[in-house]
Amino acid sequence: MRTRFAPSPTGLLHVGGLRTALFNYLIAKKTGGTFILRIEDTDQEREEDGALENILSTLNWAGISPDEGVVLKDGKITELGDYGPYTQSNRLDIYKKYVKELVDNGHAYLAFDTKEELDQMREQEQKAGNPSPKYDYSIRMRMCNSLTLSSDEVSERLKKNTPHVIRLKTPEGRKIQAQDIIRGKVEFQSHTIDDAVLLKSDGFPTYHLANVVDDHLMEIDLVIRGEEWLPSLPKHILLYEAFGWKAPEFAHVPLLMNQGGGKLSKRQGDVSASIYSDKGYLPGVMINFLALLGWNPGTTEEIFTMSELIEKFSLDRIQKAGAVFDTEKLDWLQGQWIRRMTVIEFADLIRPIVAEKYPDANNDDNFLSRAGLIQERITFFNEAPEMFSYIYERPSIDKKLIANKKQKVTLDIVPKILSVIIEDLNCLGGGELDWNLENLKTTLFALAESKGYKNGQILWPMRAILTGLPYSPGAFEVAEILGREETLDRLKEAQKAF
RNA sequence: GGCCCCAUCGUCUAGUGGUUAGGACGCCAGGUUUUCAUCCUGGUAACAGCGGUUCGAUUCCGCUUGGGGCUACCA
Repeated sequence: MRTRFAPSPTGLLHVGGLRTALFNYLIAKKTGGTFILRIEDTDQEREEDGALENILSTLNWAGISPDEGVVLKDGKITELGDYGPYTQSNRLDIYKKYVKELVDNGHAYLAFDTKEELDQMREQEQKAGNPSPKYDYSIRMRMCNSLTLSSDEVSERLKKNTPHVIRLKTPEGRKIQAQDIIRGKVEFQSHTIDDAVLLKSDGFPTYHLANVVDDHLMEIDLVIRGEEWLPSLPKHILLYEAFGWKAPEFAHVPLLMNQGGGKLSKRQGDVSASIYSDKGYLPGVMINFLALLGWNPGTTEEIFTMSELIEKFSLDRIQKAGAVFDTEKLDWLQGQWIRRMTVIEFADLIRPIVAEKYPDANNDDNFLSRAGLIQERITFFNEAPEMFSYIYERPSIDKKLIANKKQKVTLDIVPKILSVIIEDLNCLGGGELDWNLENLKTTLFALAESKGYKNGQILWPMRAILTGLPYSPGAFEVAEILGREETLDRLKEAQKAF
């Protein structure tokens, strides 16, 4: 199947847009087809600098690379494929040619009304009791267009370059039926549809025209787009009919919503997909999360890689109702993904981040085992440097931290505890017993038992002194990682402070 | 207002004409003989309402309510 994602470069790529792109991508890949990226830059006023770059780089980050259309190649924006150009502003002649065809065969007409005249008409209609005035079959006969003007008057105006638009001539009294893969049959009455502008006075097409012409010319089989397009579906159906073209299949996916309800919008949080890459979420996590918003595999499985999604995704398991974009589960997913990595993958990812703060990490031969200790403890990679702090830097002695009510550690017993710990640890690593996790455990548990301390009374202060952190891997792990000499040094140093 | 779409725990969702309405996130409690995290166990919590159809509806139909979208020479 040939599917497409067709964003407008009017801002940063929205998470909802990313999800739509994902669904299109998954279907293309599942069917061994082609995923196309087309740029719908037909609104010159709303276009924003950098938006196109953001769309492409975000898709690229997410692992959704277009097979055709506007693509990123060696960091440069270029076009690929035989159906180009894929940027609508470069297709203006095409739209003009096709819209002329519509005018010639009577499915469209020229309209010369000014903005003021349109406003005036709407106002008058409302006063007259028409609650929803639109440029429709009854009103168009009172307006200034090629249906009401004589052909001489029309050519006169054209000669004078009078600004005008081209409108679709919506047929009267028609029932317009369409099939939506997600919603089934949807039906509209033609009298509720106004004569949509197809070509604007600046010569640019509107979405309605450009979208239909391009989907046809680019041989798109299936259009997956947001539900906000459902109300304009009849216009598109009418256009396909007017051209005599076979319409593609449609799937209008439910919208992503704000926590408080309403279409997900900027005002209420982070809706730009690139914010999530900036925050350190893994691209796979974002994809996994977005796929599960409005779709489920029918099993209780929840962790999916892109290739698993390609295998399992199907349109018939997409929800009809909108889904609240609630990122609590996103954090959980990130944790799950981190825990499912191999230690090597994990270490490779965090090493550069840790090294930014602690350059020693770059030549740390034990980095892998050290990374392993925090793999289950972090959700975001930017938490890593702090968790490595005690390894590359000796922490200062923090008596407030060392004293711990719950562990029954009071400052007055710390010196005694320290001296017995040091005494016993001295016997490790030098002689027959190696300095390793197992022996550290045996020794320290035996110590607690023989001297009548609770485990926590030995281990809490030891860990607090060694790391200077409220939370960290356990005392044994830390002592093993630091090594005999460093561990004993730190403990002796602490002794002096008491 | 008009047109269109939708409706199961707080959130994401499974589900069937007869189920103790299932799972996940979150939250709470307990456990994993030191903290934190992980992990494990348990708990909390839902079929919007009203009418039909039916022996029986959360499920099918209708209405109401509620939510959402669209209603531009924006997409």
